[in-house]
Parts: sequence; C-alpha cells; structure tokens
Amino acid sequence: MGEARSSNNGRSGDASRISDYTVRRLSVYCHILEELESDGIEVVSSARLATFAGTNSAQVRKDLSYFGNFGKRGRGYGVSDLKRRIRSILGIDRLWRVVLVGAGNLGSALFSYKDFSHHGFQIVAILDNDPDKIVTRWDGIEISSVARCEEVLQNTPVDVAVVTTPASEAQAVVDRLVKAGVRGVLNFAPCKVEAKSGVHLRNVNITIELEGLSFALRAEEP
Amino acid sequence: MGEARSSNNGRSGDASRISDYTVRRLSVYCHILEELESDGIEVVSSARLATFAGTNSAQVRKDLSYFGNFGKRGRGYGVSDLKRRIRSILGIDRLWRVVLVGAGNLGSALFSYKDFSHHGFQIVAILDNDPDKIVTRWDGIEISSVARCEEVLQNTPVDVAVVTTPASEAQAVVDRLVKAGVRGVLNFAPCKVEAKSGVHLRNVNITIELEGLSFALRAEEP
DNA sequence: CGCTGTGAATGTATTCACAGCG
DNA sequence: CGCTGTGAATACATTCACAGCG
Repeated sequence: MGEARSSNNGRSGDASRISDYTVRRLSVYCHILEELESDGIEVVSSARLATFAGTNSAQVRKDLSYFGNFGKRGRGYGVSDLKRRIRSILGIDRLWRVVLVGAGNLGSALFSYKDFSHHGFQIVAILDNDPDKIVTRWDGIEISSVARCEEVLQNTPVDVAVVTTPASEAQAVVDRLVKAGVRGVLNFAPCKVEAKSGVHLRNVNITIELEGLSFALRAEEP
Repeated sequence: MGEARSSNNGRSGDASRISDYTVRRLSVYCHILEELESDGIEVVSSARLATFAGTNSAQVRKDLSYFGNFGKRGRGYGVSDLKRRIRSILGIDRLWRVVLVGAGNLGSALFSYKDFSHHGFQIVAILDNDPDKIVTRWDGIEISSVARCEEVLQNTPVDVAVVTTPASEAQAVVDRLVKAGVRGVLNFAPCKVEAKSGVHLRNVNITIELEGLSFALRAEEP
C-alpha cells in the first residue's frame, strides 16, 4: 500500500524494512501493556504478552528484536519500560496535529473518540461544507468551509488529515490537503484515494470489512 | 484471525483455503467493476483491472482462478458477468440481516451509510442503552434497550451484528448476541472482542490505523 | 533454571514465465 | 496475436529450536 521509503531515524532500525504486520502488532502490545501497567503488573514475559495479543512468544520476541533488546533473559520485559519504548517506536510519544475533514456523524464520532488524543493525535482544525455546521464550534474549534482549506492550514499547520467526507469529494480534498503540506491521510470515505509518493495514506473501508464477513458466513451457509 | 473452517459451499472452491488478502482484493475488484459497468465498459483485461486495483495482472488472474475460469483468452473478462460472479463468491448477492448495537454517532454514521444496503447488508434491528434514544426510531426501526437483546433477536432474527458500543460494554454484548444466534460480528469498539470458534469476528480498530500512520511519519521525521 | 534473542526451517503470498486457447 | 490460467520460482512472514545470559 504505502510507497517504499528511505532515510533512517536516528534511534533504531530502518522503518522501511519493518512490515505492516509487525507495526500493527506493536500497537496491540502497547495497548496490552497499558492495561497491565494500570493493573500494577511490572514484568511480563513474551509468552504472556503473546497470549493476550493472540499470537505466540516467538512472534513477540521477533517483533521487538527489530528495534532493540528490551528484555532481561530469565525474567521478561519491564511493563512500563517496554510500553514507553513501543510508544516511541510508533511515534505516539509526541503529538501529531490533525485536521478533521467532514463534520458529519462519522467525523463527530472520531472527534469525541478519547483514544484519539490519548494516542498522540490532536484535532486542531475542522473543515466541512455544510453552512449550518460552519457557524458552530466543537470544543472551541471552529468549523471552516472546505473552500478555505489552504488559508486554514496556513494559520494552523497540521501533519495529518482524517477524511470523512462523502466518496465524491474525498480525492479532490486530499489533493488540496497534500498541496497544503499534509503528509499523512487516514481516509474513511468509501473509496480509494491516492496521493503522490511521500505522502502516507491509509484507507479504512467499511464495505471491505463487511464483504469479508459475508464471504466467511457465505462459505458455511447451507 | 478467523478460526479454520471446514465444509464446502456447493458452488466453487473451499473458502477455508482462500486467504483474507484474496477476499479483500475481490471486494476491490468488485467495486471497480461496478464503476466500469456504469461507464458502459463491457470487457476488461486483468492488466487493466490490476492498474485500477493497485496490483498486477498475475495477482488478479490468480485470485480469480481460485474460483473458476471466468475470462476469455485473448479477450479479457466480461465486466458485468465478472461483477455478478464476484458478488456471488462474496455472498453479497443475498441480503444479510444486521443488528446495529450502539446508536451513537458512529452507529448513526453506519446506519446512514448507503453502500451498506447496496452491498448485501440490511439493518433490521437497533439496540442502545440510552433511554433518550430508545424512544426514537431510525427510518421506522425501533431502538430497543440492550437489556431486551434476546427478546428482540427472537422476534427479528439476524445473521450479523455491527457493534459500536463503548469498549467497556463490547465483550458482554457480543457474548449475549452470540448466545442469541448471531454468527458474524463486525466490532468497531476500540478493544479486541472474542467469540467461540464458529462465529466470525472482525475488529476494526481506528487506533491501530492511526498508530500505523504515526509510525510511517515518524520514520522520516527529522 | 527461565526466558530472551536470533539464525535456520517452514509455511504462505506474490510474481514470473509460458503453454494453450479464442 | 493477445490475454488467460497455472505450475514453478521467488519473496516474505511466521515458527522452531537452541545458544547464551541473568
């Protein structure tokens, strides 16, 4: 999906060599570690972490080994230390500035989604085309017309856009966002959008999930 | 993710041997074919389909070959024929009955999502715990208390549940849904839920998508 | 000992390359 | 010829299995 990438961050490993599967599992480990930490558990083995994550201990160790040696032999991993390290690897130890494009029900659901800010993403601007919405504010954040996209991003620079517009508008707005400097896009519009290489793009397509479910059910239907 | 499955549907191929990757791409091909069809295009080659889908022609042919020989050598695939066949393979040529659990913003967004019904899924029941919501109706469909879950599903049998509750309630409600006969679950709650083998479960986790984006951006940040 | 970290082995997905049909 | 359908080759992800450290 994403284009190949070069350049190494100073800290650890070359991101372009790390598979998406590993990155997704790191997210899962991170959430588990947060729970363990809040339960007061201080040390965890790869085997235990694997059980919670629905994988096996070798996978956990291999995933982590791409980034360094975080464990202690004979003992396991320090929960809060490993959590901190994974957050750093994922880049959620800093705050990414987000523009939310589309203030419909889905946009609203994402806006009020607490994990969002808890995991490194802060919505700092909102765009929508509905004139009724443009006069309102969400938590003090102005909702601006998509027409004023460039101006808004000039005053409020962002790293990432979360797109929840109708499919018909998604590609056009992404083109403008990218021109205005956005480097990552999470697209919820039910269509594939594209961007020049160098811009990171993820499509979340609900229809594909549903159809996958349908296929699985279908196969065992009488 | 899903458990291994046996039993063969009469038509074509053993679903348990088909990878999730292939199924997802079939969805993509299907959407492209729908567009081509509405553009009046009657025949398409694997190469052209691959370009639109962001893959290569061998992949397209291999994916389709698991299910039969749908093309004509020297010519390509009939657009509307192939579309129909893929819809049948995915099981979206019939209507799956859906209960929507959680009538918040995300539930509302999904409810009003037109592709939903267009692609074989019909919401026939809605559950929520908010007393204010329980008195309202969406498009004539009553919103019932989660407490009455079993009763509602008795009167209105469903195949699939789409869960948009808070994380804290997701697992409990899924347990009840499965006991009441639901065989597929699409979970949008920001937590992993589990169900006994034989129930098909898909988690859509927005946080994981965001963190994946963060990782990609992070890797090239100064 | 117990558990990590990791090369080597296995399993799975993708791509190549070409025979074969329309 | 052009394009499909598919075994064989390759690339990639996961799992095994064990050396080595605390």
